[in-house]
Amino acid sequence: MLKKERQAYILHQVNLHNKVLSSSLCTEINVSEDTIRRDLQELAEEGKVIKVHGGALSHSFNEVSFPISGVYSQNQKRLIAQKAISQIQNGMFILTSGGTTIMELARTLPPQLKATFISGSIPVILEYMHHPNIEVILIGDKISKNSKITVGSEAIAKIKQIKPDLCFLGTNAIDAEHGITDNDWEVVQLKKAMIESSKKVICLSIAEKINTVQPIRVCGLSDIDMLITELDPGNPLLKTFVDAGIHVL
Amino acid sequence: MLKKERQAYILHQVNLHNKVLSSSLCTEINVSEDTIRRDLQELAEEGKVIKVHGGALSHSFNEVSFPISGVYSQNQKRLIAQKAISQIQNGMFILTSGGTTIMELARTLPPQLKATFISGSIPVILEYMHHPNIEVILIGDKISKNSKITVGSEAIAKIKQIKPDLCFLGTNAIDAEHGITDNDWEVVQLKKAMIESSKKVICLSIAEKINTVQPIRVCGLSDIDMLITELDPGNPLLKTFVDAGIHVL
DNA sequence: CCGGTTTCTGCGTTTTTTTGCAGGAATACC
DNA sequence: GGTATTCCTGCAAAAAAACGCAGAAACCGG
Repeated sequence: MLKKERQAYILHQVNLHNKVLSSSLCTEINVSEDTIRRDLQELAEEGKVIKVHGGALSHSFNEVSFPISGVYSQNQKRLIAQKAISQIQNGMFILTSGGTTIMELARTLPPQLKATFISGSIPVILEYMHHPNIEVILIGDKISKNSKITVGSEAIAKIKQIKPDLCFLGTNAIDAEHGITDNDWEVVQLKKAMIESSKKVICLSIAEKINTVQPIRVCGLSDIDMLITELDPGNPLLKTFVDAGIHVL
Repeated sequence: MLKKERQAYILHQVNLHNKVLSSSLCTEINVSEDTIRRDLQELAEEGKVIKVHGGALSHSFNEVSFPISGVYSQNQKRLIAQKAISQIQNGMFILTSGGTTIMELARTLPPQLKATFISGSIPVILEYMHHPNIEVILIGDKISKNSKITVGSEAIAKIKQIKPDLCFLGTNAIDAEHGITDNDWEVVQLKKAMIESSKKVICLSIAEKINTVQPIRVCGLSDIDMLITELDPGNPLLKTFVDAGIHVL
């Protein structure tokens, strides 16, 4: 096999699978590992692959894992935020959890909107406070420094006292079988109370979190009224949720 | 699995869920915990994640701070804060109001101090949250955007339920004849409740505010246990307060 | 066709990287 | 204050890379 031919094959494999292992290549092409290494080195010098210990990666692979500025997947989250805002009407009482998706929602709220927002998340509350026309109700209790949210029985009791029109829930993981799950016990308690109190529960989730599971269960799909993702509602990934009777936006 | 690949996966998980546990990662990827730790360490050195005991956090969600540029009379306030800190002992429950003097106090707290701080002021709470060893209890209710503090009957009711060891009161105006006065009706209601609940009330005030009066009365001098200013306790300006039986520091 | 040169390839050795493990130290949690 | 994780350090084994070298193939000018 010619050298050029070999390198073309390697390049093809890299672009196809986003990664190659020197060990597997040398058995595939039946050459020594040194030869593969030399080929990878040449291709790396030409900038066609990224050489790493044990093989090589495609260039696109590395771009994905470099979130350059600010919030991860900000564009998707902004799209979700805009869809969510379409559900808000003037005068509503809206309960929200914490998380970066909700942050994006808070930042995106139109200035003329008049509504009352309730939350226990400090970063989210800060965003709400910047808005000219919305009332902000803060749920008080002990602050969890990790999640920057108030947690505890007082907070839960307070949530149970209110009956908001909407509840926006930022999700950590949602799955057709296991419903919404999370990894922080205290946060889960809060979310349960929020779901119970609210007339309508809207779940915000980026597509990546769909069909992922975390250790602690928040609620089943039947407790959710609406699911908002950055995807088109007709996307096959969302079919199970539509079938479960959830309004997908 | 390649090392880069693994790190990309970890980074992905961190950005997706805002946090990861070393223990769960090592079972997911099937490598030893040491490897995960080393990966997290590398990623942390590159500034891509924030390494913490037991795992790592996303960088994006973790920066909450209030712009506090150009605080008025910061040096005097720092002196006041240091005097105030001398009154704090480990394990105390401490209720504080809002205001820039209290902010300075919050910022000056020694890192090893273990105590519980209670407040309804958002900027002050943010400062408390940065401290490693103090518990933070947030008083919830409607947020006043002007004073960035929670106000209302719920907040007052909550204050009345607690019995803190100390109450640090940032003052707007204090006068030998009229006692403490303020200009925000809602804030005054809160401060009244705070004074009533607390075993010991310590009033922090820069000298400029001494012998000034605001429209709404908070309390008389007899309700105050201690007054802290940046002045020497023997200063003639403070004599009337000493005469009134207040411990001046 | 032929000798000389260059390029390519494979092999053995050395060096580096990576990974897991054991212990003691540090830290968090109760 | 005591227990249980978690962390760090050094170390050793395995994998991979780098290096030098030699044989083989290709190339080239005469």
